[in-house]
Amino acid sequence: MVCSLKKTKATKATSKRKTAAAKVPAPRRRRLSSEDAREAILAATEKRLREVGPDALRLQEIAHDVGLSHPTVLHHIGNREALVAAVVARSMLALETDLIACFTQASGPLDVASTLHQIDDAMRVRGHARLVAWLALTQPSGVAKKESRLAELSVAMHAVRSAFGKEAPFEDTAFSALLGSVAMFGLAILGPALLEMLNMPNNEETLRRFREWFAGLMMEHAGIPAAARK
Amino acid sequence: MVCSLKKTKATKATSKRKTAAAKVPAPRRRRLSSEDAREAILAATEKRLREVGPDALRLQEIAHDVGLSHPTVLHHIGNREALVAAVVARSMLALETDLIACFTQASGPLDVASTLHQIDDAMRVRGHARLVAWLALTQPSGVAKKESRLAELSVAMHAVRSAFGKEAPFEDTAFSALLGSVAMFGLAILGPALLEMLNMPNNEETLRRFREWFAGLMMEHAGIPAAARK
DNA sequence: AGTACTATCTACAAACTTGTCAACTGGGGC
DNA sequence: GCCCCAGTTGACAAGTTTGTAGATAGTACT
Repeated sequence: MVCSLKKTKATKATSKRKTAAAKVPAPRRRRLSSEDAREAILAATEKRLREVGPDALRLQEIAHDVGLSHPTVLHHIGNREALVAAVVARSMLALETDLIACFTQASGPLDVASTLHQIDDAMRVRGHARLVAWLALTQPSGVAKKESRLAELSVAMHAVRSAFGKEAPFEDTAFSALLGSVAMFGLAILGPALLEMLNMPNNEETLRRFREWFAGLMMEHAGIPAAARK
Repeated sequence: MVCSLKKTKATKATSKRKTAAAKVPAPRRRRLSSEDAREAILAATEKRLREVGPDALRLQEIAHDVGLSHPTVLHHIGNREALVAAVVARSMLALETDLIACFTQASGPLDVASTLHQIDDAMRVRGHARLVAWLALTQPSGVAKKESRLAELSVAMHAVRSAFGKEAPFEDTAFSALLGSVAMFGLAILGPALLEMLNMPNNEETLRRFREWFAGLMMEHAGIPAAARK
């Protein structure tokens, strides 16, 4: 902007006048600790990353969100690339933590509907799915995590269904886990739009009923009797 | 190619020499019809749109793909915004055409597995899912199409299952259509990464078996006897 | 051949973005 | 109260990208 130059000159003139005419409390520059500043910058970047994606991230806008100038952001983070990398790592960690919480907060391994509700809240409402989508689109190799808990989750699922339901090959359980994953992800990204296209009421109630229907479908396929479901 | 600059300079030198010494045939500038140029530009843009998304589209790169200079692109399209809008409209049309073809090319309404294979080819292999994902992320309101054929598809599905399977409320069929949509979309975007995370072989064979498993799950739930399936 | 039309190009302009730098300043330590 | 470290900032630099303008050159038509 052209006005930045004028503003600069005006500010300088003001500070000179202040010294002379004793007026205008100094610009009062806020000073954060290095950790606080870094944390605030990462948080603001994470929010924008979910909204506009990595390509449209602008240092000036992030700095404005935090209440700093963009050179300060660079001072704390290094460069743009490092900022994106740090935020992506941070977000993926938050995603994994939240997803693990989804499974521990249900009333039990048979409470599939409740687990799906939790997952939906994390993925769609809190925006984790958008982050995953941005990542999958911009850096396809950066999504697959070797140390993922998904594998052990499928093993646990198989143990539960072996105890309560019919016997089935492990691949059947793994495919169920895969279906649940892609469905909840797709639902978070396209759910509302697809409800519109299906001429169904586009509201939380419909989404909730779908999740319960989906949970029932999975339990039915696993052969877990309705009496055992929570 | 990087040589565009050098090529330019060389061309100029040649033309100067030509004026001074001999009338060597000029650089021979290719000249497309307005429609051909526009078509080539839109096609190249569509390809890049699927790969890098709307934010990372660069007029210079598109022009290079077509073999033109970027001002020529602007001459034919107007401005960047109009280019993106035109390509998005064009791509959505192609998406709808391809998806309709998926249902007509199966051997019948009960050939769910074959239909899923076709959808997977369109969404994942040919990249339609990436386009939808880019659109959902960058312009959330631009995905829902009122005149979508998805609604009538769900009606047709319900008619088929009523004829061959158990009786069920229409919402059950609509939810099945929704599940199929979000699952195939999610599979196209996250499928390979999720296979890695599940410690499953990340190849076409596994994906094909998953689609057949999924088709079986849907048929089973619809109560269509295995004997009637194709 | 000559002419009109326009697709195409080179060169340039304007705006935006990232990154650097020297100077300013707030706050803790003496 | 004074000093020093480090957080902060305005100004600037370099690169990129979109868009404009004038010139050039194919192509169709007479």
